[in-house]
Parts: sequence; C-alpha cells; structure tokens
Amino acid sequence: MESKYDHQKFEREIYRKWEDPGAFKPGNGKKPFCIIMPPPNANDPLHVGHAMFVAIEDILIRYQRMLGRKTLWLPGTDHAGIETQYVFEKKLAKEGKSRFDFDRETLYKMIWNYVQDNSNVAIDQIKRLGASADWSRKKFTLDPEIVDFVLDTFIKLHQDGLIYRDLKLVNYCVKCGTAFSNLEVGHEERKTPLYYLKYGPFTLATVRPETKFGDTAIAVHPDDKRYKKYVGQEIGAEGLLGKFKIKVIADSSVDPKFGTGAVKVTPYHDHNDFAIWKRHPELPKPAQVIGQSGKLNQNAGKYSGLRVMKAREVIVEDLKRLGLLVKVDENYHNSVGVCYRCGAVIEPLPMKQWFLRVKPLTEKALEALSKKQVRVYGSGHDKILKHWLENLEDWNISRQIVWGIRIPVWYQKNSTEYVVAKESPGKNFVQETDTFDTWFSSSQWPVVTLKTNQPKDFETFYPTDVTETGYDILPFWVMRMLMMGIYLTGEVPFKKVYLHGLIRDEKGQKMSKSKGNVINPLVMIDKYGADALRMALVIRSTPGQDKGMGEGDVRGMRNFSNKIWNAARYINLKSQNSNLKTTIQNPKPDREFYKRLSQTASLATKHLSNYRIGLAAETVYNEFWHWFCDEAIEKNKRQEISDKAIFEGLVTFLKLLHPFMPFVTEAAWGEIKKQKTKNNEQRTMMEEMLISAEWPK
RNA sequence: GGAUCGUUAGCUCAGGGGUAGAGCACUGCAUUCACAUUGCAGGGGCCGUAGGUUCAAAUCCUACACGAUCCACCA
Repeated sequence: MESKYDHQKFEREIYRKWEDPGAFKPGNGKKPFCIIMPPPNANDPLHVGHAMFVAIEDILIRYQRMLGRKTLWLPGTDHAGIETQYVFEKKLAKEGKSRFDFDRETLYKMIWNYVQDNSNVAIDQIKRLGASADWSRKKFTLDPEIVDFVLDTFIKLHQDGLIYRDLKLVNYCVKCGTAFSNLEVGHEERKTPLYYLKYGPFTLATVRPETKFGDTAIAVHPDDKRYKKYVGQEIGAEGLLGKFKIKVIADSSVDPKFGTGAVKVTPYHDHNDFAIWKRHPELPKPAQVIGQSGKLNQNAGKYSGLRVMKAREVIVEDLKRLGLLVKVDENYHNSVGVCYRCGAVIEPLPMKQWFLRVKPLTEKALEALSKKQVRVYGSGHDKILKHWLENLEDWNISRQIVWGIRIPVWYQKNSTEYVVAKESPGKNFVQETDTFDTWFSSSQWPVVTLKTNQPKDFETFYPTDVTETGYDILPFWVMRMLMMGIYLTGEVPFKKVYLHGLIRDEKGQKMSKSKGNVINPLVMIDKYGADALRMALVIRSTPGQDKGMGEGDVRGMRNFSNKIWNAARYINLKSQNSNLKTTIQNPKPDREFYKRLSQTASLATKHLSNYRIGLAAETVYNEFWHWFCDEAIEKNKRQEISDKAIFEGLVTFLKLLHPFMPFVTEAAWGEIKKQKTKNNEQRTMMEEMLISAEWPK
C-alpha cells in the first residue's frame, strides 16, 4: 500500500467494480426501500446542489442496502423546458440567430439534438460522485412511454373536470416569450416613480401611466367621503387621445390613505385591477394595450409600437406638456414581478391558457399531511408546505415554448370547439401549440418512472420511502408530486421528505457566477476526491439549514480519507511481518474496546435511521479519528489492545464510514482483504465487496 | 403586511435540561517506528438581550433586538 491514498487511482475503477456485477440493483432483500432521484436537467453541468443531493441520497441508499433491504435508487433526467430552451436560444443568439428563424419542428429537432449531445454530462458527473443508482432503470422525461403516460394523465384530469381553459391575466415574460405560473415569478423591491395624473375631477396615483388606454374604471373606497358623490357615475376627462368617459366604482380593496385614495382600474394589465373588474360585472370589457411583444398596440393610438419603458417616458412627457401631470414622487419604492429565469420584468397579460384546478388535490394532500402519512425533515418547512397547500391558486400549465410535451388538445378550424385526445381527431383539427410546464411531468415522476420500468416495480416500491431535494424547490416539485401522486394512485408518493439546505460560500454568502465564489464540485473531486467532497457537504449539516463551505473544508475531509487509508495500511504492514495475533492478551481493555465500538455503531445507526445524517457523519468521524486511531491503535502498538480487536474495529469502521465515503473505504477494504486472508476467521468476516457488506450491529 | 428560520470559538457550523464541541485558522513541541494529508500540548466562548419555569437553562417558555429567506392584489 502507498503511504498516501490516491483517489485518482481508485475512484473510476471502483465504480466499475460496483456497477458491472449489478451491485446497484435492488437485490434479494425482503423489505423494499426506494428513492426516486430528482431528475437533473439532461444537459446541465454539475453544481454543488447536485453534489449535495447525491451525497445525502447515496448515504441513505447505501445504508439501507447494507441493512439488507431491497434497495432501489431510480435515476432520471429532465428536459427542463424553459431552462433548456433559454440556454439553447442564447447559443443561437451567439450565432446571430433567433428561435423565430425556424419553424416549430426544426427548432424542436435542433434542441433535441443539442440535448442528446450533452445528455450524458449530468449523468457522468453524478457517477463520479459515487452515486449507486440503478442506471439500467434510468428515465428521461421525453422518453416515449413517459410522454404517453403524461398525456394520459392530462386526459384523465380533463375527464375529471380538473382542467379548464380560461382567459386570465397570466405572468408573461416578454424576453422568454412565454407565460409562467405564479411560482416562477420573483419579486424585487425597486424604485419606481409614482405619477399623479389628472382624470377630470380626480387625481390618480399610478406607476404605470402607459397602461392608461386600458383603463376601465376609477375605483375609490366605499366609505371615502371625498368621492362618495361620484360613485356610480360616469365622469368625463381629457386624455392624451382626446376626451373620454369613465365610470367611478366603489371597492373596498382601495386604500383611502394611499396616494389620493382613488385608483385607475386597468384590468388587463394589473392583477389587482383584474380582480376588481371581476367583482364589478357592470364594467365593460377592458382593452388590452400591451401585446406579447412587450410593445403598445393599436389601442394606444399614436403610441403604438413603443416598448413599455419607452412609452412610459414619452407619455409622461406628453402628460406634462398637456398639464395632466400633477406631480411625481420620484422616491417611491414598490415590489416588481420579475422572471425567475432571465430577470426581466413580468408583464401581466390577458391570455387564454390551460389551468389545473388545484383545490381537490390540495385538500387530499393536506389530509395526508395531517394524518402524518408524510413527514417533512427540514426546519420549519413542514409548516411552509402546509401554508402553500392552503393558499395555492390554480396552476397555469401552458407554456409558449416548443421544448416540452405538447398539450394534447385539438381545435376545430373556424370554431371554438376542441377535443382532448392523443391523436388528431380529423383533418379539420389543429393541435394546441402550447407545451406543458416542465413541472407537470416532474409532478408525476415517482408514479411514471416506476410504472414504466420493470414489471413489478410500481407494486414493490410505491409509495417510495424518501424524497430528497433542496428546500428551494419545495413548492415546485415536492408539493406537486404529493398532489399528483395522490391523485393518480390514491396513495402518497413518498413517506418522508428530506429537504437539504443550500450551500453557500465560506463567508455564508450565496454562490453565484457573477460573485465568482462558486465551488465547482468537479474541481474538488479532481483535487481531493469524491469522498472528501461528500463528507465536507454532509458532516454537521442539518436539513433545511444553509451551510457555508470553502475549499478548506474539503481539504480537511481529504485528510480524513487519508487517515482511513492509513489505518488499513497499519494493519496490513503489521500482518505482513507476522500473522495477526488472535489470542486475547488483555481481556479487560479489549472488553472496553468492544463496548465502545458497539456503542459507536448503534449511535451511528440511530442517527441514520432518524435521518440525522450530519450527526451520524460527525459521530463516525470523531470516533474513528479521535478514538480508534488516536487512542486504540496507539494502545495496540503497546499491545494493550489485541490485534484481533483492532482488526475487527477496522472492519466495523469501514462499514460505518462506507455510506459517507464509499471509495476510500472500498479501496481500503480491498487492500486488507488482499493482504491478509490466511486466517480463516478473518476471511469469513469479510464479504466480497464492502458495498454489499452487512451493516454492523 | 403575513410567515418561517437563525443568533454558540477569529470563520463555517454541530449540539440541545446536568462541568461547552468539530472542521478550518492560530501558538508551542515532536520527524526513520500507519499517516506531516501526522501526533502531543495549548490559546480562544457570561452559547444575541431581558424576564420566566426548574434543584439545575446554551438547551424549555415569553418578550425584544439583529440577520436571512419565503409569501402577498404596496395603485
């Protein structure tokens, strides 16, 4: 054995030695254990978030496998609709092209090929972390059988009356060219000038003067004495496009203390105004003034064709000139909806979209939570999940992008009639151009991956045991899987949810490319080994709690890998010269040694079965280094503890450490097995490979 | 406006009613003897503040302060 553990020399070879004979397959255990891997974007390079989920899930999987359970970690990849199309369009832009240069089929094909070319990027990198997943069962969200299942789900939902098409104000990103669900809209505090405009006898405060051509009413609070006389009346006013008339209504959502206590109602360009409009059926149908291009349309008269911000500028100038601008509050701050993907301001636009009625699904999910059919690990996130479920609005599942599963709806030409079907119902029908939100397929992931795999997989492994992911996608993925899993099967899709925290830099700041403080997991693996990275991520981590981490942490754990290796080397060198002595020379110290060894094993086991992974890692770390190495091995050198005890101690610790640091423990296992199996008793203690060894009691 | 979480060593974080822990950083000593990617020794904490419960509080409860995050129809 070399005096230093060389991870580069072992990792790839050991991974093959596990995978080739099928060590990642479920095996013959009686009690099943299953985790569905969160499907990473098919072509996404590895980041530290992936490393975190692999580390934690692989620990759970290896632990359960060693306990002898029929263990399945089912992997897959996601087409990641908007994410992927966004990346692809950026690539097109570099070549001086845009998506509008291609027809739908060509564009889809191009993205498909692009994803194919990169499809192994994520998988190969996840393998480098040591993920012991059953790759023979891997699924991709656009595999034909998956698509087929997802379409069936939509049809079933439609039959059950949970799907509807409606004109609503949706969150539209002009830059990405698609609508989003409410969840994908971020809110940012921004300085936005507040303009006070003259509307006949009223002065109204607004941050969006450019939408005034879509004004449908003026609203005041019902108890506001200043304006009571106008309520119900139509007032005349001078505007940019000449004289106009507008109705005054009373609505209790108006805050009399804000601005002048009177507000313009622009239903097609503001969510709140849309809600007011819905409450007042006496109001006329509103006009839309901004189109999907982000430019003002013909309803804005001479301002049509201007982009929103430019239009605001020009219109404010004109209002000023006409004396219709009373004053401007330049220091006003408000919260603006922005696209989570590209950061552009979200434009609320009226569009016909497909919605999923969520109430019947959230009710069942809440029931499952209150019956404790699902347990959430992650400080406070159980309450957050509940809050989400109690307040969830209908889910807009339409996206105006091509990279995704096309909605199976067919419209009859020159008619509003439509048919929901997988195949075209006839020549006079054209298919809906929208695709599903990526999360629509992800929400069915535990069900669909098990149902389209080996014959008995679904029956054996559903409901799965744990779902594990970062808390940042709790509402996007976990909540929706819970809803859809129950809907499709009548049972929860998982019994436990483990939400890991986000990894920050060593100063506790968020990692971002622009800050340059990103830890690249592949660089860490190359430098210090996958084991070191995994252990650094996991040790003393707490579910739901963020953790700061730097290269020093990884280096420290690399030192630990080396410590493990050298403990094995110590035993090997010893037995090279003479057979290990099996006679117990000092019964009392040995007894104490065995006692602490078994206490350590049961403590680690207790922590792991309670999903206290960070604590389990810390326990085995401390006991191995500071007790087994620093004390016990030193005593063995002085023959105060027997060789047999030390050998058995090492065997136990390699097993306890294996889920956390699989490569170095497997390498060390191989070395001691190779070196010393003359002694029968020792040989029978060691199974062929550590990955399939039995967990210590 | 609502909610959730946090505040422990210089930094990053564990712990969670009974004498304060780890990694990194720091100081001193040790080098053919598994490992210098090491060992031994050490410095460094009124565990955010104020009350309460208790024989006993860093730990449980209440309030407050500060910080972070999420949600929200702040015109």
